[in-house]
Amino acid sequence: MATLEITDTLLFGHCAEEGLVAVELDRTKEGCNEVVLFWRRNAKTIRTKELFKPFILVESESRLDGLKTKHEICSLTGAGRLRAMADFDNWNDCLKAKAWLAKETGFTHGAPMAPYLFLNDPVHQYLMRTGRTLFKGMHFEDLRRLQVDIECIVSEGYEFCNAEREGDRIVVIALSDGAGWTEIIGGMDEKAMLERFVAVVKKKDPDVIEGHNVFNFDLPYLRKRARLKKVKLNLGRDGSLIRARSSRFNAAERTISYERHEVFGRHVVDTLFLAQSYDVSHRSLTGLGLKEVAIHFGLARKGRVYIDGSDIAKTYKKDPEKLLEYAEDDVLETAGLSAILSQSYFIQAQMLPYSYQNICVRGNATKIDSMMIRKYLFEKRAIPSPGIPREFAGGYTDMLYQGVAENVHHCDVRSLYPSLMLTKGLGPRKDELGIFLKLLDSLKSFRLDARQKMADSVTDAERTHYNALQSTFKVLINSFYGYLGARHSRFCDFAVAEEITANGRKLLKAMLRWLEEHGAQPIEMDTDGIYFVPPEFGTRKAENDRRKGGKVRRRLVSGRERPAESEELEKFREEFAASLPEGIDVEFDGEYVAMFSYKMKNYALLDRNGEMIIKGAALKSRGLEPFQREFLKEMLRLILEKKNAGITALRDLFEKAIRRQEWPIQKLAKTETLQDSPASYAVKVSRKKRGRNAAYELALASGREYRAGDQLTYYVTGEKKSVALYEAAKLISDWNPKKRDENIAYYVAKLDALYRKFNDDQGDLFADLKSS
DNA sequence: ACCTGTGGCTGATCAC
DNA sequence: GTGATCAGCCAC
Repeated sequence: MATLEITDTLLFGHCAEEGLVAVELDRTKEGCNEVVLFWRRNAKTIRTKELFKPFILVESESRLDGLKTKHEICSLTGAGRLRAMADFDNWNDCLKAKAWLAKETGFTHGAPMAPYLFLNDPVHQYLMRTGRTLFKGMHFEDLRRLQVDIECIVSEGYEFCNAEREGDRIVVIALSDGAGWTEIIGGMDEKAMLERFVAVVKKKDPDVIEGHNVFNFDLPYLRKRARLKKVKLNLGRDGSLIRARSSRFNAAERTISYERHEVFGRHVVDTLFLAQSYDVSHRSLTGLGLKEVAIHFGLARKGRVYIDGSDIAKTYKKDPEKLLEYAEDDVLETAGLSAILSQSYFIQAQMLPYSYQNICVRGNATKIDSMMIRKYLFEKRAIPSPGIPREFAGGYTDMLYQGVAENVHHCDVRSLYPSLMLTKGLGPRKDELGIFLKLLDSLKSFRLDARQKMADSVTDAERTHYNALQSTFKVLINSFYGYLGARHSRFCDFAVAEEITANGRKLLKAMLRWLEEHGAQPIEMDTDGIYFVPPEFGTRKAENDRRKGGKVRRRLVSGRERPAESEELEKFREEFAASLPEGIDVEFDGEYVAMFSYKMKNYALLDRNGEMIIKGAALKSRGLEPFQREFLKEMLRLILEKKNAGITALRDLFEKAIRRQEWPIQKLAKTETLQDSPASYAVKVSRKKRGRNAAYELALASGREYRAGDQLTYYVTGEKKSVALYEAAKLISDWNPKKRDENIAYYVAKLDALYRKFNDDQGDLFADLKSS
């Protein structure tokens, strides 16, 4: 199987040397003037050392006048704000200079308008300047991976694990290598288990340590128990201890506080983060727990579906063997999950000047930034500052018809923003080398190539490889527009970002007009795609309409398709495609038996196989209780299948279940993610910066440490249907099935409100055209 | 210390 | 009660 063509230095860096698996700053040396490089050679890991020259970019050579720390300065050409680069002998000197600059200029190094640029990560600096990247010439299988999963028991009478508590302990440490090997450490003294764990890590010598929620659970727990049992977790390739520090991970609107763990010479990857990132683009996961994600990817093994802390203790007491099996299932699922989700990051690591661990937690705009800066520094060119951020208009969204329509087609513009950028030459004006669009163009060609190779693939392994390649490129390609509008991108350009969206809006409106003028009825559109009912082909009325070229108001609920239609439909599509500008490709990527258009960005589709697709926060948000989601789903199906009469019966069925308390509480419970830490919530509430919220109040009252990104599941108690949630909410873990106390009136009222939202007094479901 | 963007819908709280 | 505001989630 072919690996990447690495001749494109813009994408892969200017050094083609193969087999690098890790880079670390050597902190044992005085001043830290060397890096340690780990290489894969003939299936062995070897290490080399190199001198390391860190740098800081500044406005001008005179900016460092007065700095006592030894440095060499050279100028960079071009109009960018940072026109000089200072080299230092070692990392400590570089840190001193950074501190001096912060004091002198009054800007911390992260500030966008700071008159200097210091890259905080020595490995990033090293890779940036040398043009090296990790994993070149390697296959994913060449990477040595080790999955970890631990099981703990909770002391009697407690709900949650607490590594500091005497009665709590680790009972299983499950390990696997993703290639069939496993070792399940259990059935022995905890200290012996921890020692065995360290020994296995040394023996297997992995490049990557993986696990689901390892950062916030397994690794902190292991560290605490190791400290208690006086075992050294010296997992580093130089024998150093695993280290931790607080950090944050972002995936779209989600921010997760976590304990970042570092192991010298290795990478630590949390599949929970990979799942979070996956969910941002796919929105298809029911939850983010290992089991739920494993089920989604068809990896779930026999094991349990769910056990909480006290169940583990019980299982352990009754049947310790069972727990070993559970743990093995978990670690194997983690291995499978990682094999699916981390391929793309492996490929990115071959391109970008970041450690693999960082590739897995960094955002896409930052990654594009690193490619831009790498090339500019290589060409000894000045680097611009981001400039003052401003808002700009985005995509065009509208809904022209509310209600049920039949025979709905979808079209969308293939890669709308990237296409506009390339065809109209819309790149950042600060980019004097013009590499932004070149990068985009290269990525596009690489992707087309990978897609072709995927289509030509003979084996599954080949197909998987090329699919990973093409999807990686796709993700990066789609980030280029976002990069332009991102406040922290060195080459951001809000005016150009605005021009791109303005062109997009214009194009979508032109498409809309064409569809209307040719007898189609547009229903809903968003940024780059339109749902519409095609014209009724073959009828005299449609012919007339088309000849007149005028607007047609037609019945959306039409008769069956005629066989002769396909030819006309084909012609219609060709003419539509031909009406678009050069370089803009329209794709007809969906035909549906019925569509229920509810509100902008909110609709349901029914395809020929009876499959339903639901979109929109109003129809499928995780913020809704499961029973509401279920009711919506079943109601939407009735609506799409024109069985509206059944909705009232459905409502009654649900109401009965609530009143008779037939469901497990999970169905009524709501899961919320804390975006903030409970402490900072409390501060905001006390300063009246925000109102009270049930999830945070429960977090504060629980006595357990919660942090931003943690989820809580709660239900509502009480008698009256209107209650203050922040007072009436109760954690699901406190639910007692023998003494049910859910607020029946509240839940019935919720169901009723939902029912009425879609069924007005007349009982017709938005059957009229909303506007034209 | 970390960070791609805009647009839209909804429920909960709170001031009026 | 009503409107404003915010947080959370989602589409693209």
